[in-house]
Amino acid sequence: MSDASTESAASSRIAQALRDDILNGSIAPGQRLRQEDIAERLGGSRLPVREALRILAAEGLVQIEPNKGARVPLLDPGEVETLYRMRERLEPLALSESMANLSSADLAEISEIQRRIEQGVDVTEFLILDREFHMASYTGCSDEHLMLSVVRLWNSTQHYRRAFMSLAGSGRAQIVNAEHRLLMEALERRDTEDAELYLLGHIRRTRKELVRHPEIFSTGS
Amino acid sequence: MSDASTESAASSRIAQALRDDILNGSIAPGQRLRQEDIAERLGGSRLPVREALRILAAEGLVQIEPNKGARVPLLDPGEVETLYRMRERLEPLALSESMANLSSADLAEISEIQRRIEQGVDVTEFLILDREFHMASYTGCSDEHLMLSVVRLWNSTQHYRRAFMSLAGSGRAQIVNAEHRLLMEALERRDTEDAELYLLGHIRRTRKELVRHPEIFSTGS
DNA sequence: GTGGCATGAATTGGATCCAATAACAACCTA
DNA sequence: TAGGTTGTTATTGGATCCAATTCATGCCAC
Repeated sequence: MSDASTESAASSRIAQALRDDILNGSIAPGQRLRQEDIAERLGGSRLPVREALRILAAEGLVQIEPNKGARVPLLDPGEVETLYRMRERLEPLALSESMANLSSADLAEISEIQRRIEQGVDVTEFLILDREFHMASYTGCSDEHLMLSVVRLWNSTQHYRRAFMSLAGSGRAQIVNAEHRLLMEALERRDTEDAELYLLGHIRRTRKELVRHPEIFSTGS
Repeated sequence: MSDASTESAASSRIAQALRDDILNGSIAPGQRLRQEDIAERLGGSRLPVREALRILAAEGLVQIEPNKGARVPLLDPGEVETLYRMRERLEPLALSESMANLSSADLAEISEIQRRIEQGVDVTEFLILDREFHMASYTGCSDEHLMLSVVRLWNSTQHYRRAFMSLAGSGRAQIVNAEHRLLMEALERRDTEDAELYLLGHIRRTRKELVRHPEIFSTGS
């Protein structure tokens, strides 16, 4: 997670704090981010806050409008669907680039994460572990550009994934576990082709479920 | 080009000037960008320069290191190859999203651009027109995230495309023209499947040619 | 002569102050 | 009473100044 954008101190620290707040839902889509408030809340002046907002804008976590400030993007169903279609194309590539470099320790790590998911977890925990599961499978992909794009896609869709999980509950847990297990098994067989296919199916099915629940996109505020 | 990152004035203006300089090769990969120099050269203080550098960093045109400043990324062959693999996956998606919204006027525009390419142009002109050709084919894609990613990929690889064209000369022009014509014909037939396939082949062939010329990546300075 | 260390200059990061733009509200007019 | 207009306030954008970090140069010791 600590990529090249690890700034010296204030900018990076503020960006990280805001990133956490946005990803865990403390700051909802559509909500405005006033520079002075953030500066006061997290310490420092408005300048590093501005830099932090730029960093987050680059990650797709906020959008900056000329003289109107920054706000967390509020996406419509079509945008989220396209983001998922992008995931369907890019993540199998990341997985294929990762495959050759995955050590048995990495595979064990992935397996351990999946074990914890199957132990039964609440929504918040599932979101964290599911993300860890997939990111762990991309550990072997050393390309920064590709991984940055993948992280961007996860960041931009995080809120809608949580909204979906919150209403769908754990009913879909069995399907996800089955897909994860198929993916893991392909990874252990070192079968890139199968792994890509399972991953594609996993993301595509999620996309189709998401677009069937437009109520996720109604502004909760 | 005037996307949501159209800042009020100084930041946007400086970013645009730097973007042009980087894309047309005036600023080479590896070259360092000192804030004070830019501020002095383009007018304004160092602050909007810092913002501009953040904007460009988001587009992949510069990379910012903590206390060392900004520089134009110097990519190795492996990175460029991965960027092209990303293009192979994302641009057919952009094309498919665009297809349904392409008007006959758009098709005429594309055809006109290709006509100018075939009239015979120098390397600089070809790079501009080739980019216009592909971007015109994505006109119907209204998704900002997807198009931003596509533009990022083009930006990041622009220098190496120019380096390749400069040494390969116009010998490959016939192949490119044939590929472009096949793509255009598929677009006119409204055949998304064929169009995606031709585009994939076009990008993939270019990637393979690029990686066969490692001399492109030797630091020219 | 070479390696390490310290001191200097150069450059980036941050804070405060001022200007410009936009949102908001109250008021006036039709 | 409704709509437009104008004035005020709040928030963002930009400039200047100061601190911290880094890089380079030169010196000294071995």
